[in-house]
Amino acid sequence: MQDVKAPSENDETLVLSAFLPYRLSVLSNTVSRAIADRYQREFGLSIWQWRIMAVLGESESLTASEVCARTAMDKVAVSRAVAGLEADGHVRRARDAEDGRAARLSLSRSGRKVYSQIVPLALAYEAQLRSGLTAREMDQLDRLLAKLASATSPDDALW
Amino acid sequence: MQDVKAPSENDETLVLSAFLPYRLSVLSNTVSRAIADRYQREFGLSIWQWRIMAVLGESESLTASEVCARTAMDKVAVSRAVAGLEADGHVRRARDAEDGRAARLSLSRSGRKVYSQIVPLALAYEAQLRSGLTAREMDQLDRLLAKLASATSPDDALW
DNA sequence: TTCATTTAGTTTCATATGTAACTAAATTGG
DNA sequence: CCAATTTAGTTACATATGAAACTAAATGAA
Repeated sequence: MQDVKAPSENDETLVLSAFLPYRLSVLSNTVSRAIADRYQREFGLSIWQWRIMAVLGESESLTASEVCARTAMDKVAVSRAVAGLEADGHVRRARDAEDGRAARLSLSRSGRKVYSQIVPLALAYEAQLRSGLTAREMDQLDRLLAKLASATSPDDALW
Repeated sequence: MQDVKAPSENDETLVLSAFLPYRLSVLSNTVSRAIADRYQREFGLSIWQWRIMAVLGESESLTASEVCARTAMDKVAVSRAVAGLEADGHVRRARDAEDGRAARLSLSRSGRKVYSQIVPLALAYEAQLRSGLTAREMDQLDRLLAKLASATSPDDALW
């Protein structure tokens, strides 16, 4: 009978390497870093700029607020990233006819071109990331992430 | 027969909200933010400081390099966070007898006290995060995260 | 109307972070 | 033993980020 140390924590101790928030953070940062480096190098885009292009690629046009809502970015980050995208000619800004404060943002021709180049890369990276998983595991992953997300979202003040 | 839109992307299109790197990033940031706010408010600790305390709590003492290896932080971040912890009296620094460049870091009495207060909070938060999951799902999650991590780690230059 | 409040988005400022340069000690080759 | 190189950790600088203040337009109440 051996006195084997448990591989993950029980209620008494905390092992950082097994701690879910830590593992999520390290994983997410590694992934984001890999993507950021490549998009920066090949397209001169930050992660934030790419996120915005991604949602603009899904719609005809969006206001900055709509971009905020769809990218989980705050309005300052959106403002800055859009300024860069506009300067690079990837995004056009048009005054909104109905609301003089808002701007309608859309991909320019050049933006669409970059977008169409990045999408396959992004999907390939995602595929590589999931490549060790069976179809079943991919479904599980999607479900589990959704559950975790819902465990954080509304009211994280209770603990 | 309906023409239902698929909930996640196929090989042609990219839907940001279903894109794994995006979902990981949003989830991880939400979690980290919640933790960071609380530890800052209640203990005056940054996430990085807390991470260091967490690994120091697991050992008698560590050098800064060892802390780097165990926290996935770079040496500059460790240096800065340790400076703060030392200033607050939570961490002691002792010259390493064998290597005059290295410092042996350990939790002070005050550091141990803070540590013992945080650990239950951290575990409670993790429990809340996992609360929607069955025991089986928790195991799956651990396995899936490990697989994803291994899909990123060594050679993310190939895609 | 007209004044007060809200909303969209930008700018400012203070802080955080990453990269590169640096200091000091240890190691290695001769 | 001594110079050259590597390693541990810190400092400096440039950039990124977040919070709060701000501008301008829209809404709402009187």
